[in-house]
Amino acid sequence: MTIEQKITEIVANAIEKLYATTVSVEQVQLQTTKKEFEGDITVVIFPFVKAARKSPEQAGEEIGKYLQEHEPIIENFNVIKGFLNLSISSAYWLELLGNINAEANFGLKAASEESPMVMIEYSSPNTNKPLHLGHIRNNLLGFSLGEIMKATGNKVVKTNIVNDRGIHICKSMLAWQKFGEGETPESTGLKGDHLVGKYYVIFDQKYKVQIAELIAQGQAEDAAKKNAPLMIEAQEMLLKWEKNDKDVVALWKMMNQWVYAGFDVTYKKLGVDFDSIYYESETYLLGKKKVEEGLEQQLFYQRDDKSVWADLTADGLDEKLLLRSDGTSVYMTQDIGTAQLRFENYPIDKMVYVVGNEQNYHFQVLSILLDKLGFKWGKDLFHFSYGMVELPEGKMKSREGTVVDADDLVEEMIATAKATSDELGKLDGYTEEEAYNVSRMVGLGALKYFILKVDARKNMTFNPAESIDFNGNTGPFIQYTHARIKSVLRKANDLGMAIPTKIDASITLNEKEIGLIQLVGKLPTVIQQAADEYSPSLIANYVYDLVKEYNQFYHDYSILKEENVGIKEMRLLLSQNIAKVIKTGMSLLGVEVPERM
RNA sequence: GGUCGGGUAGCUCAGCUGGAUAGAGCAACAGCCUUCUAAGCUGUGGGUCAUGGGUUCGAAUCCCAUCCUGAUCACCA
Repeated sequence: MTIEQKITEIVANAIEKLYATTVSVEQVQLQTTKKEFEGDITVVIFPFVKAARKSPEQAGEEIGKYLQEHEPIIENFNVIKGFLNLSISSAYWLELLGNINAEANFGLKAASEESPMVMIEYSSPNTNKPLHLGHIRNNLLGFSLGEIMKATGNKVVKTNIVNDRGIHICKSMLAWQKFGEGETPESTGLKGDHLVGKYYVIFDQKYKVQIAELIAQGQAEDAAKKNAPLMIEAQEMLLKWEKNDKDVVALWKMMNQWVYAGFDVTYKKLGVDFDSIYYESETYLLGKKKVEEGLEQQLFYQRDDKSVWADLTADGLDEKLLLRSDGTSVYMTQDIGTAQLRFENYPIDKMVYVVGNEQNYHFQVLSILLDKLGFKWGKDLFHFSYGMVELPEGKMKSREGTVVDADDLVEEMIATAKATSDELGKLDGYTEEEAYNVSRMVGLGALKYFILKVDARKNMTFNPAESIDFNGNTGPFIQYTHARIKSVLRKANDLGMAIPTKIDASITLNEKEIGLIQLVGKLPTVIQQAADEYSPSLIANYVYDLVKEYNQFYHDYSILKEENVGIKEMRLLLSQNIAKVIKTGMSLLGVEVPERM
């Protein structure tokens, strides 16, 4: 039982006894007592003044007095305005600390056979260019969400949908075929995704030249775009692909393999992974079939030009195209097919899509369409929508070359971490491999934490310079604190001190220690809340609070040099559990914490 | 124009199921290394919580209106 539950229970009980009324759990509002006041936990009295028929002050006094007399854990109290501040006995806090320590997986719930299954789709790359900063936010959010759902007792399937077909894929294929001169990742030393991305850019450059030529010959811009030979060739290639043309398909397979190999490297570096991967090339036909079935059932309608539409005006939305007049599928069609296949493959209870907020409308529509098609899970699919990542200079535009490449960024973060460490002499005496490993954890930790601490819904500004700042609310600051705690524990061990599992209840705790135990004890509540609200940032900011508190404590009080053995042991036990909570919290964000740094 | 987000310190962000004097970090300034890791700690200055109304014992938080800003409303994905 957490401290909040315990206090809620005894307060409710006290009020029922005193005022002969029933009290619901929601009525008992608790908060951590503000620093300026005496006490640990504060009860808001206002909700009870009616039942008490007394002033808030009087009621507070009465309740406080009752608690102090009847509940051994309440040592003292004071009332300020409508707030009853309770001081909890040290013995209770020490017991709580002992209980936390006894739980190896404190805060985490394991999934059981009956646990609901949550499928989380994230990443969703296109196979015509490498991953960029926006994908990084997506990947980190998706992975973290998966960890959080797991930690709250769900079975989690992480999935990816690879957008591997369409005209954009043909563009890079065509450019490679025409201008590539047989280049391969091996021959160039380029990562496969970067090589393919290079040809996507080349296509665009050559295409622009052709458009300019046609315009110079007197064509209108729109016409020029359609008539440029490269575009016509790309479309022909797409048609061939759809007809399963042997050569085109072979080229497509080869280039996609290059890209997948490149993506794998990036994913691995980022520390994200997937339990199952779906490809649009394998699901779009299924979606088409489903739409045709819907058409037969008159859920949709066909226009004169043979295109198929869903009329969603009854749902307050527009009409939505599902099949083009030439019978080919659109994005929505593919998502219907993918969803269906997934639900055939897994007993999914909840589907979560981690996709940027520019697709809010798409998922609103998808939900309704799936529902219309008779999939009962359609209605409760959850679109985890996140905002754009902008740079201090402004928006990222691939055409203007302001895109931050994911691989470059990761390398840059690690290199900066390395440089800073070297400058401070932090990694002296480490082997090269150890030093690199710490730099890797710190550089990635900086990046991941910086992105995950921000509320996902918001557009955010990613400032590379600031993100690598090792002060303040940053990953490295948290990692550093963890490493320092571990260092203290190692020294205690060297001194032959065993850290006890329980502390003698006669010890008196100071304010900071109580505050820390209270914070540590909140972990399970915070994780649950993060899961309920789909909010990794909640965890990030909680861990930061704890770390900040600990750092102050660390500077104000000695641990190893404390003379009172009982207090020293208690502080070691407390430190050990704080390290445990930091590690747990950070692992939910996919951030590693080094033992030393 | 319709729909959906966002607007809190110079900057980046917490706080939002209503609670005490709105919090951190960065930047600026002033201190603290013979001390368990100074990638740290302490202090100072910095706010009409976009604006106006409403709900009530109490509003950054809930409701309404307005303004600013972003996304979206494609036979693109």
